[in-house]
Amino acid sequence: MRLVIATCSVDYAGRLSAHLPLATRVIMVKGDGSVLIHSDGGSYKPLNWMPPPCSLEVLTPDAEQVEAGVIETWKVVHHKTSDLLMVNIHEIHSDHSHHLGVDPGLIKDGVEGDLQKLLAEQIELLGEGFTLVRREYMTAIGPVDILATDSGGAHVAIEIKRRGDIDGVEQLTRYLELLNRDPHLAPVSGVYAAQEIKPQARTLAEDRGIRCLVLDYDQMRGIDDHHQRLF
Amino acid sequence: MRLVIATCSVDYAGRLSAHLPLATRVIMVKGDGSVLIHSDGGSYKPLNWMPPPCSLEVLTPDAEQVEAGVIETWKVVHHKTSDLLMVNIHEIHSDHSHHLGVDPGLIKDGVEGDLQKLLAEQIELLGEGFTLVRREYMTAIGPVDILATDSGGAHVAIEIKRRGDIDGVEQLTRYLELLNRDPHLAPVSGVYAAQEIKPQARTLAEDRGIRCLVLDYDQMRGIDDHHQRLF
DNA sequence: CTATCTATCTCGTGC
DNA sequence: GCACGAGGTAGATAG
Repeated sequence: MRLVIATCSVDYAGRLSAHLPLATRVIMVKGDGSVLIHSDGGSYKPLNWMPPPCSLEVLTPDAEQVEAGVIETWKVVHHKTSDLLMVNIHEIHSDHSHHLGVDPGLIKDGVEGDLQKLLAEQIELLGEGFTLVRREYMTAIGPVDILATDSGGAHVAIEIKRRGDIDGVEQLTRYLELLNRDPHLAPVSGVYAAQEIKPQARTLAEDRGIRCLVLDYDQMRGIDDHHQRLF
Repeated sequence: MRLVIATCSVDYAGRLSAHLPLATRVIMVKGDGSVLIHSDGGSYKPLNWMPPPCSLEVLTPDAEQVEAGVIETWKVVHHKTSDLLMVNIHEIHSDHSHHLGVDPGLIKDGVEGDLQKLLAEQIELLGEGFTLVRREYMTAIGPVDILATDSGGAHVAIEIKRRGDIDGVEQLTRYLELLNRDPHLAPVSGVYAAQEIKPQARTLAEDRGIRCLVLDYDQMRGIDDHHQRLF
């Protein structure tokens, strides 16, 4: 890992062309050769970058470039796509290298899969008498998150999202259409379950006779040691 | 902009929970308070991060944390969502700050809009006798990129993409269906124009009687000073 | 391997 | 302000 603070201009040519005018930025060169160029703002996306696998070559500037103030040019070429990143360096303010070692990686908790697992285990959250048929119930157009039966034995298809947007309602609608054509299953009703349901999505869902259910992930998970550790 | 090389563990609690075990990483603290935690691999996405607006507070570790080897804890809180990032620092290997100034920002070239503009100007690329009717021809389900007429005066709807994927064919098919219901326009044929057309998309398009046209952006733009500067 | 889907997506644009 | 769509999307997972 090499970190360089440099005044530079940058050109990228690949799936599109892009140019960064001369300014002072951070250049991060990772162990695998990948390069990120960050400014002092924005979110995590760099201004410009090159993903691995790629290689970096330092070029000596020609007379014209020297005239323009370039002291060296970094040519970064992607091995597969031949995308090209050219970093024209005018001044290096700082340059440090460090050995970091392999990272053990991120452990995530609370994504859609976790919600689905918990709701399958706690299917009674839907109401008394509900029974799980199965998770990931396969159909011709893809898997329904959860298929269950209500207290009367009628089938219920459940679509789960972390954030209940309008597209999830459309997805569930397509599943319901298909499932209701199956005489073994029909009639199948729908439940849209999410940690947060957008008003638009709720309106559309209820207009189509789909029940909305807001899930409390923390409550479903119970008291969480991991979360407590943070405070 | 502050760059720290540190051995640390990280916890994030917000839209999900995430944990990074103890390891040596780069911590980038930007001028707006945002924090990125990078390892020496992967692409441009950090392992963990906090976007602006947020603020960083340095906490003194309690006895238990000191026992575990923590020398300080950085608590980063997002101002709007209250998302929380806790960085437990065990050892700082390097710590440098630099003033970067405001970045002039990225100039892009070669996106779909540029392609559309060029093809409208060079409508003869479709064949002899083609005439532009208009760009962004509005329909009830959205704008058709380009509407033109062929040498016989029949209408042609053109969908433009940088990368010709299957969804673009679907989009054009919907437009064609709609346009062909309009007696003033029918019959309307379709052209799928892109810098690169995936075999699957080509097969589907041609099966539906949609002509495929591969565009050479560089040639359409003519000799390009900007591009030449790169080599 | 490819296809598909999620994402602490980010980022623009139009309303 | 929020909804919508594209992205040099990246990253994970299933077939």
